[in-house]
Amino acid sequence: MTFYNEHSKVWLSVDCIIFGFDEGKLKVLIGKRQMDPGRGEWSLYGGFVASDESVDDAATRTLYELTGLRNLFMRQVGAFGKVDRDPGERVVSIAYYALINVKDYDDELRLQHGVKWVDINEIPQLYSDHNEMVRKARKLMQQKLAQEPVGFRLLPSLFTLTQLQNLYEAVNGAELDKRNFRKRIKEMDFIEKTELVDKTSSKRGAYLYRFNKRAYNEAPNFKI
Amino acid sequence: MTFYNEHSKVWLSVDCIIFGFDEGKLKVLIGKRQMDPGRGEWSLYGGFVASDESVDDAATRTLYELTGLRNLFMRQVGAFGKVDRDPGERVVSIAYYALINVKDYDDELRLQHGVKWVDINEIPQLYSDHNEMVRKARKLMQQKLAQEPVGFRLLPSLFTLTQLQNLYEAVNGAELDKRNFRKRIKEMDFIEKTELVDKTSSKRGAYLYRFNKRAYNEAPNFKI
DNA sequence: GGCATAAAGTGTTATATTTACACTTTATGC
DNA sequence: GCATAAAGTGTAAATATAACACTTTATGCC
Repeated sequence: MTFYNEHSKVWLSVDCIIFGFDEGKLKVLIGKRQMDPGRGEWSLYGGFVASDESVDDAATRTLYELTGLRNLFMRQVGAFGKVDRDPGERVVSIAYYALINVKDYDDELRLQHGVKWVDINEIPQLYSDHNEMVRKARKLMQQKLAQEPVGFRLLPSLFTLTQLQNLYEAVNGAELDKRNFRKRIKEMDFIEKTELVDKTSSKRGAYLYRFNKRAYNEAPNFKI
Repeated sequence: MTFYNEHSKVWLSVDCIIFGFDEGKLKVLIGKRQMDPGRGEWSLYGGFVASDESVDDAATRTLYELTGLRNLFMRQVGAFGKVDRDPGERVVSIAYYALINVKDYDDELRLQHGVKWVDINEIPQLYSDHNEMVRKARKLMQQKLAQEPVGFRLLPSLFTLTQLQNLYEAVNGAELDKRNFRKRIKEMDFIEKTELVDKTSSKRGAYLYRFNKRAYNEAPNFKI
């Protein structure tokens, strides 16, 4: 078709900012590039968009390749399209962020891909514009976590209130008042107390809670 | 380079959601497509990304082509990448929204391009996924206007408080209390009252205000 | 056995913010 | 001079947010 052929085509890739929460810290998966250009540089994990898949599907596939996990919470960060952002060719990249429970990620698979969890506040210089992608992803993720109860995606399905509070503190980079925090949680009926107790982090033990998605859909009164 | 050539390339376009405020309504510029595929369908204005320009630059250029205006407030909405979104070829589009003062747009140029202002609440079915782009752009624009004083970009440089209130009412789709609104404005020192009076919409006349960007940068305490 | 430890759990008060609400002023046209 | 229509103005109630400290409990250790 002549109309299209007046213009030039580009390669399209996806890059994933994968957030996890571990040891009270918000973390991101990065690895060293195993190919040129940029071999050996720290980088996000990514891949190319194929001709028979949507950009969203390419991101979902890439996430699955890396983590072996499906149905992750994933959102687009945006397109990164500077002419020289890729040192080799013209490649425009669409960044996505995802939230995963660190414990769900098989360590062997992680090592196979040569990626590791790095504290969001200690990210080294990354390949190309990946630091910019991380910054934007972090901002969007913070906004999202303040608006919708997706923080649970970063925790095991059963969690203590202290864990939940630590998560929000790590994400927002600010401490929260324990009593005010728990008051809020009590108002949200979709955060259900179980009879189960976690004793790994205290002698006394702490009740485990779970997020009830159905209850949330009926009364989505979320506010942290 | 072999590495890249294992993958396929795509055409990349930009599409613009251009917001204006007129007659108390929030509006968007749309036109009928003058080329195939989709000739005659209502559509956003767009263009292809060239090999020597960034995606952002392509959007800026496209906006300029259409409006003749530079230095518009513009933000990326995101990438739209379904496989069949373009009926002709594989084209991935990056959407951008922009805010313009309707009065700044030369009517002759507008007619040359065959575009018109349509109430955001009365947008017809658009070509491809353009309705989805408009929805997402609107949401992002609402969020942005609630966080930063960019609403002024939709107004003349001198405006009355009634105009400003009407703008925020149109954007949020909700009425505001006049006294509470004006109380807020008074707290924001970067919204400056002038001695000029507008008498086009009342016999009594209303004082004209202006946005002082410098003052805002010194004390950015914006909150609507 | 009891005591030191360390995290879990629990309410109240002060402060700040938000919302609700109605009349007066003013220039113009008739 | 009076009817009109938009501009302009303050206070009080209600709600939301922020600040704050002690008790409970299971364990490990002496």
